[in-house]
Amino acid sequence: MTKIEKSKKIIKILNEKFGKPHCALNYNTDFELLVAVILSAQCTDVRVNMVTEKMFKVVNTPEAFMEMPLKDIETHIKSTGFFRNKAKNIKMCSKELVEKYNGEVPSKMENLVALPGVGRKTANVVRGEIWGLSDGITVDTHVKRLSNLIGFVKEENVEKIERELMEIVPKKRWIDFSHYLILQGRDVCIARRPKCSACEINHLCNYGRKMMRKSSEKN
DNA sequence: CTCCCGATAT
DNA sequence: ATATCAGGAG
Repeated sequence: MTKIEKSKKIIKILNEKFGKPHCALNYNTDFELLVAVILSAQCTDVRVNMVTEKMFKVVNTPEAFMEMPLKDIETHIKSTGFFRNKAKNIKMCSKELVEKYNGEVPSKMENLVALPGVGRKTANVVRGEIWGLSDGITVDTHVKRLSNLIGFVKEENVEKIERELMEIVPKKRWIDFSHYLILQGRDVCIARRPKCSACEINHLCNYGRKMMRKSSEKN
């Protein structure tokens, strides 16, 4: 079976399991989503939602964030980790949005990744979630891990992984594909201990097949 | 490549 | 104690 066929089968199975996926980060505006995704670096979505729920009641516009003392932003977001970098990035990012984009979140990839604290992963999430756009595939820690375990790639560099996946996954499914691997990664294929025996796609996964053979040999 | 970094599960 | 969490910048 080719990797392309395999990706289609996996998408079909996970589509039946998860349905039409949506972003797990809570937000009410484009700008709130951008801030939430910046905060989600090396942090669970659950934690980000706890922080943003309180913070967005106080500040939720680029105009407000650019005027807010750095210390106050830090206090709000401290529990998400990397809080000094993130606070600085959110403040500078807000300033650029106001000065260059009339306070709006730009939709062009090149404009998004030029913003402080915004890389390809964040840009892909925002573009896919808000406008349904996909120049690329969101490669976060889960997509990276599962793509290697399944056997789509043998690679640690996220930009190389993204380019290779773009050759394997049908373009119309790029957005859903990332959501599905992320959901499966949180729920079943957990980094610490993947639950291969409970995995719906273990027969399509190199690591899963290996684990299932091992467990059947013991019986 | 290193640094940033708190909360949680194991 | 240690690995991990929707990464990005220098």
